[in-house]
Amino acid sequence: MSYNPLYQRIWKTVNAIPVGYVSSYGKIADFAGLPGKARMVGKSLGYVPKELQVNWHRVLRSNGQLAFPKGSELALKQTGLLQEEGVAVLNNRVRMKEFEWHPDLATMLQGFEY
DNA sequence: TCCTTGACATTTT
DNA sequence: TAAAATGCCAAGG
Repeated sequence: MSYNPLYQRIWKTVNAIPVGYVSSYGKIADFAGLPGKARMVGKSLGYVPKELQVNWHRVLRSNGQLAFPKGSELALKQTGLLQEEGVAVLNNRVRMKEFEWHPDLATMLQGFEY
């Protein structure tokens, strides 16, 4: 079931992250109305149709670390994209204290009401 | 059922 | 002390 309304909601929530900010899988899951389903978010990002544009590179782990191994090319790509957007990435790690996305209520409601 | 992926806790620097 | 790295556990496809 790759074409699931839940997935679309997750992708929508991910795309709601503004440039220059990042969020965690857990937060995305929460914002998407799927508390505790962070793994589903990670899986869904892997099932995103290539024709859709999803800001997967703005989604990190709860502790700010990238979800890919440091040597992975995806990780390097993600790092590059984030840095281009103004997010400092050091050792596959992002300062959540500085770059964590603080969504407003309206944004969250958009995800819930989708 | 097994594999992949994220969170949380603990330990190290 | 605080921040970062590693390991273990749980959930979903």
